[in-house]
Amino acid sequence: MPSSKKPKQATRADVARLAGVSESTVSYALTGVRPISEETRERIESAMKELGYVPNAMAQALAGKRSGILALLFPVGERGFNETDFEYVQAANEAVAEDGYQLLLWPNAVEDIESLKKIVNQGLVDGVLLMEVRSEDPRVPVLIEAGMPFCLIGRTEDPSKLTYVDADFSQWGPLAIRHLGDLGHKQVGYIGIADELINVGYGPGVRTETGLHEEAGRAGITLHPKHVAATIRAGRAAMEELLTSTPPVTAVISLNESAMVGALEVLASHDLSIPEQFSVMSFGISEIAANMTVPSQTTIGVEGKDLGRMADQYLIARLNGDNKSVLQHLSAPVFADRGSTGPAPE
Amino acid sequence: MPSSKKPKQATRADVARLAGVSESTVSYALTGVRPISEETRERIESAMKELGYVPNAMAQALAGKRSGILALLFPVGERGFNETDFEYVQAANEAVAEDGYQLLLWPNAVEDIESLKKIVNQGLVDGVLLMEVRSEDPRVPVLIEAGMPFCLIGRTEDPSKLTYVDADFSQWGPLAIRHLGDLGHKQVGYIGIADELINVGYGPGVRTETGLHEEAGRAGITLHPKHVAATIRAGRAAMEELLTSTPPVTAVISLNESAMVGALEVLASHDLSIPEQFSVMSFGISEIAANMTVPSQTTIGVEGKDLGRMADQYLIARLNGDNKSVLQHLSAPVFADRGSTGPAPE
DNA sequence: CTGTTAGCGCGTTCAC
DNA sequence: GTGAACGCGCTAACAG
Repeated sequence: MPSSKKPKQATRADVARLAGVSESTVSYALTGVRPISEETRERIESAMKELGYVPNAMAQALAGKRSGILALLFPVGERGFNETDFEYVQAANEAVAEDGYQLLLWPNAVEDIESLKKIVNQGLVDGVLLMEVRSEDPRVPVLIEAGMPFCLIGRTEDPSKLTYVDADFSQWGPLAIRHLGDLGHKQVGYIGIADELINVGYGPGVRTETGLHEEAGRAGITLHPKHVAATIRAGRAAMEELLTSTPPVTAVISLNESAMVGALEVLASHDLSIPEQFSVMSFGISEIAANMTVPSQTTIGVEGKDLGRMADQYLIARLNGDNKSVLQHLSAPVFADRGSTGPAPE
Repeated sequence: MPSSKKPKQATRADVARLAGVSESTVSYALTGVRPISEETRERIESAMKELGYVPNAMAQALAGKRSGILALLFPVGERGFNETDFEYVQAANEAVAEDGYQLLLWPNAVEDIESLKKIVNQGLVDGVLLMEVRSEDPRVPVLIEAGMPFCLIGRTEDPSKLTYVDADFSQWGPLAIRHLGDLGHKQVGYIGIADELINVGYGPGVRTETGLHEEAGRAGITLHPKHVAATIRAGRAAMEELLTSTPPVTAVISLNESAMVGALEVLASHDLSIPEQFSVMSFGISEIAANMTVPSQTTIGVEGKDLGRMADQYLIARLNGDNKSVLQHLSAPVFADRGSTGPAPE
């Protein structure tokens, strides 16, 4: 019967005693920083096994310079957080583990910079990955001042001096417009995010929309933009409005996952079959979300796994002392045709 | 211009020097374990402010007994993880913060017990919260052996000696059956999770289904169970089959979010209007998910916030030395009527 | 190849 | 009311 009292974990001293060597030799056997004879190494290793020795993370971090822990600032409150975000987390976690680090997820809000200050000055983590990056992100100056290495997943307004990975939103619009243009569409609806978000400079919204307008202009396509809240109801209303325009809109693009659900609902209630009579496509939604609706949606988005993985690599590079090279990456858009777009009707 | 070199964080010694007191006095001013004169306390506090002093977490944990960090074992790979899970995380995070702890999310897989062993023996965290609990969860014995306080969000096969919070799945089925029974339904379809999950004793699946069958028996309702993979395609097939049964099924209950999407698709293609000609309801899906489909779904589920919050309270109680009281909680089901059920058609 | 020693920053016991 | 001193477990010079 297992005792329920906290068993004192074996320390380096215990291992040294059992193996009949000095404490530092145990350390060196562990880190391999110094040559150890085959024989003593084996004695030490069996001693460690026998005692179930695990180095104390705190002591290790206190004495050495690194804790082996990376934090992922992952504000969960925000706008609900979607599945795509989660791909970053998984990918980052895997990559970090492969590099011998532990990943801590810090769910604090973006605004909670007091906590952040404490956190980064506590000496708990070696580096930080940021998600939900804002145009003017208050966390960035805190990190810089603390001398804490970090990598953004996203971008600030002016990220020229920062380390980041992000989707190349500027390409999304042109890609979509060209696709629909090739299919003969001339009047295209756009269901975007709420005006407030655009006004505060929410990067993905602004950058995507800019590219959309530019390419539409070039292609001679009329864009009908609707900025609505991320709700089904708002999406319904937007779609109803779009259907009243003349000349008639024959396709719609969305950057608003929830609103699109409402839009599809309206299209169905008007007996407009997709893609024969109407084309739809969405930006930046996960494969799961794209297949969740009826019908499945053709999408343009980003490969989340790549981003998480690359963010980790960049951060590790900084930790390894690379302070000069420019580490910035924009991930190319991924087009996934799920059959929700077709030739423009007559 | 901010230097990019790592500024050495102020230590207790720095504060002591600036305030003109001894180091231990600084500590006592911080912990309040010992009476400090108003005057020196102020000198110390202003010194801390001036230096931006933050106690080093590592040193604190090394010297003291506690790190002030709780870990949430949160396997992300699993079955994709859904929004409901995320409510736990948010709630747990808030609660933990209020109690003065930091929450670490550990995304390691359930099977990865080697990492877990290291983690819990590293002395990094004071206690652990577990999600995605299995019937025979390999993490539990590891935690017990390590003497690490923990609280399950979920249950094992025999949780009698453990600390846990969970949804009371046994009530879900009866609640649903009674609701549909009151509406006059006699033939009810059930779209459950894959057989493999049931066979390995996946708690929510097993417990929910047991209650479902029992109450159906009592109420004289015939249940038509389909255990299918969590895919839209599988849901379509299941629904098509259900529609061929005689006497005809007039309602369907789902514990399979993805499959339900396919099922709704089939109902729409058969021009069966909901709730007039057919009733549907789902177990355990988030409000967002329930409103994402067309039509929105009536659901029976759990209040995720309560669970996360309570799990934290239980764990803190254990940390504070409460080792005798039984800390176990089953959360009552929440019924949310979104209009997708109606009287059974003639 | 291996042992000795000095910190890392802070909790805490023991003195005044 | 305040200081001094030791130790937590480990890394990293410094000595052989």
